[in-house]
Amino acid sequence: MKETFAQGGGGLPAPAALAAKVRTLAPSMTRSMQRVAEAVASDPAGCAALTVTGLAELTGTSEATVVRTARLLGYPGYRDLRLALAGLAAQQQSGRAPALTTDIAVDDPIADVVAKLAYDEQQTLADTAAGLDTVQLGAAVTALAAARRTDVYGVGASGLVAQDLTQKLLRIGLVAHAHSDPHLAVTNAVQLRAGDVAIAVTHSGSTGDVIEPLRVAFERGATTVAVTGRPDSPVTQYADHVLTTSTARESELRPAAMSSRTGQLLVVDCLFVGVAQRTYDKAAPALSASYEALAHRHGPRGGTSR
Amino acid sequence: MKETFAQGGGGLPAPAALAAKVRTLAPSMTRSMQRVAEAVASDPAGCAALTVTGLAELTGTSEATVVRTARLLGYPGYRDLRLALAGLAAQQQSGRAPALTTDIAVDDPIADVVAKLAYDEQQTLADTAAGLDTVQLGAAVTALAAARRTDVYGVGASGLVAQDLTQKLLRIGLVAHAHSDPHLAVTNAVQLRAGDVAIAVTHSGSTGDVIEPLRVAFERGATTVAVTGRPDSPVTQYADHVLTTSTARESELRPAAMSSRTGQLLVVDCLFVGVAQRTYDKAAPALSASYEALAHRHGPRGGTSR
DNA sequence: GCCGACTCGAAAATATCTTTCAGAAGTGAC
DNA sequence: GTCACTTCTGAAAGATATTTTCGAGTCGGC
Repeated sequence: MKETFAQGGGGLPAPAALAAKVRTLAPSMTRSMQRVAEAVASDPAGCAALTVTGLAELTGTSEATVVRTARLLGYPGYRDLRLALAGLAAQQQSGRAPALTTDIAVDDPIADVVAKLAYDEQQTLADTAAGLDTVQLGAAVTALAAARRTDVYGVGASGLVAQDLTQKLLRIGLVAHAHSDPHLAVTNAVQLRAGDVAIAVTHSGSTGDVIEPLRVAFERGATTVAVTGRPDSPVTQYADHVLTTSTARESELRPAAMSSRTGQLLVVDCLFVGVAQRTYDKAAPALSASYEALAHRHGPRGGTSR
Repeated sequence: MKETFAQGGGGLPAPAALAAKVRTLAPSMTRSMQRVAEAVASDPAGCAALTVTGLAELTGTSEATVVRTARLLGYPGYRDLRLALAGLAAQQQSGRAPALTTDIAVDDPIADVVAKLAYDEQQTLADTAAGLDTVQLGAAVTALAAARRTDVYGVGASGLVAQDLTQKLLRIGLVAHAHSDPHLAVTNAVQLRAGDVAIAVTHSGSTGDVIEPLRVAFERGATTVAVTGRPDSPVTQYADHVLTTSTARESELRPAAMSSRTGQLLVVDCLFVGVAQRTYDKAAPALSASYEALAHRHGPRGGTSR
């Protein structure tokens, strides 16, 4: 058994250098071998899908010749050449990725839509993570962990983010409420006092329905946090801690509500994990408890399913 | 002789999607198969250099198990898995950073938490995008665009995703409802008929409260769609189209509910954009209309804030 | 025109992959 | 706890693919 991966002097053939090798060695090849080499160089992906016999037929040669060519290119046999070919194909494939920067067009095929959306959301995550002020985040976490109760405000798409945060906090035993009704939000905000936490989620930072309850909470002495894409927007006036989310560029087919959500959720997750860490002794049992409670609702079948 | 390279229908899994598939399918694998899958995922390059027998020995299993695993991952046999592995290895080699694969610990500083969470969610996005069946997605979009009405089911964290989708669809003039109350969901599902669409969102695919309404809708002749992380779970029995989301590995401080959400939302966004494309003439005015309507609610201050 | 070296492919030999089948291990019912 | 049942697993047989062997064909030199 060797199946070595020695890389010393002449070593194992480089994956990318294959095209070069073909050109270099072509002159010293016999006619049949050249045909094989050419096929391999011109369509790595296609050839990777072929067996020895297939490639032999394609090039009008024999299996023996294919193997000989593989040897000449520096591989122990055709099998290894084929693997290298697959690698090369994959590289070429992924190489032509950067067409993603374009905006989503009305006539984009569905596969492009998926790729572009995924790419954009990844970008948003990276940007948000990079731009997040960990000091502010830490302060917000500290406040949350110690809070008597927490209110979260958000309307529209941000309302769902608010609910997501609330669900999570409840899950680790905190007292949290999400409000998307502006009136109720204000009504409840009046109840807050020092030691409580109020969180406003709004992408624009200018959503009156969310600013108002935060203002009330702020004036009541609660610790206030704003999760917004605009660090200079009105909502920050009443926020003790501002957590900034980044946004991908928007467009007609990709409204702000869509791209902002991704960043907001990352922030929310960070808050959650941060709090869970600080209150680990309480959080850990609570987490497993809620997990177990749910297990019953998951189908008659056991965990592994079928 | 076929050795096909058809890519149309279910197609061969792309090398990039492999890591995603492993994570997605791992839970439904048997112990031995999981060992193989793990070996494959953790060292693609190394495994690509091994024969069936070699990999079987390495993982302490048999050749049969290795082949079975390859099949489960969507390849005709080990040979093809091996080729994909070689491709993946090449991509990793040339491509971007391997990663901070560590799990989140209780004593991680907050900055690490942010970085790890962001990385994991990016990973989930990439995996989901890579593993998403665009044919199924396209079919779902077509059904949605033509639907008389659409019902979306989801409870818990997935309920928020269901609401998110509903909000978006409403915004472009479709008739959509989200149901998180299981009773109401079933009650409403009875109203559905051919030409309507029912969508179930559930990570585990085993959530009875969500399966039940989908079953009813299915039996009523509606077009049914499942958004799930388990392509072999009970929910898919009643789904005309299955959209699979990938999940990052989970842990105590990062429950499944958290990581699944990211992938689900990507799928939802894709559905939305897809439908918006198909119904562009109606959707475009509806989008700007709802945008304008919102502008009024953005603070007493002008649109641009501050 | 004959010789020798080289090229090439058919078919045998080997390695690798796939399938089958029966025992092992786990699961649920009673 | 025990039994019946299903599911999982690996050994070995069977099928493919790859490598080697070997002799026929080709070309250039003398």
